[in-house]
Amino acid sequence: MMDTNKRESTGFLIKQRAFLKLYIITNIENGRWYGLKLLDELKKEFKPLGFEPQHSEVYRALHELEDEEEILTKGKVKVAGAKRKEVVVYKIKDHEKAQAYKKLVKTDLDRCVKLLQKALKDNF
Amino acid sequence: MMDTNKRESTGFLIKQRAFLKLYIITNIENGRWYGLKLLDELKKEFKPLGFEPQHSEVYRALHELEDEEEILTKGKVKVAGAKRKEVVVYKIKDHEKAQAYKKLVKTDLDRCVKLLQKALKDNF
DNA sequence: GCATGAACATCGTGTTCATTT
DNA sequence: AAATGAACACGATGTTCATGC
Repeated sequence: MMDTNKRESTGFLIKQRAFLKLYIITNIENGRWYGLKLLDELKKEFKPLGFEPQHSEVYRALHELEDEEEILTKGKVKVAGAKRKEVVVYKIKDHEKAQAYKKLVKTDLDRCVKLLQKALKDNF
Repeated sequence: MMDTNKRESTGFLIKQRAFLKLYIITNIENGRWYGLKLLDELKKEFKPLGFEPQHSEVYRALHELEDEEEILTKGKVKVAGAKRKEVVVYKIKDHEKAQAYKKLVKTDLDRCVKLLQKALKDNF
């Protein structure tokens, strides 16, 4: 009976996946990147804050940005710098959708900051 | 062979459980509360920010604060206001541990705020 | 119905394995 | 080894069920 079993979110904090997608879009807006290069960059950025994402999560984010959000397209490119002959690079396919997605995430980030700051105010 | 299979955390954002424990401790410091009453209070507080915790999560937090953190003790109390004859109320058992736990959570909340604000700065 | 608790189900994501270069 | 991807496994938490007032 088309039982659309969608599990409800209680709306706590933003998911890592969305957080990474945001960074990935911004990074790709500024140039060509491929999976592991993005991961390196992200790890370097977040390590001082105790967050170290995994490679699989970056790949999942990339795949979804391509197949579900339809924001990115991929292509293979021969890269001299990389050890591998071919590398999967992404570029923005739909700038409108990219901006729309980023806007959504921004709204949620703002909400999350409020939630955390409220906790700091209420308990300390 | 005592294979301590601890799954690594990548250190993204704070877990709902810890977030709720913090609020529960503070609420109990300020008076007597029982599970569903706490839930009501928390839901009311967070609903404007789109977060609505579930009853089971509050109970799990209470149980862990009693059995694992050993911060709370429980007792049953007959309450006139409630429909039920007896209700499970908690009070602080170890104020030292309570403060220590809150301090830990505060550190993590501060870190999380930084992570989110960094994302806002880096992507917008 | 209110209150508590546990059992069950599932999403998000960490870990491991496979494949290619 | 670097890179990509998928399979597998498990923790966190949402949902449902059981029990007693």
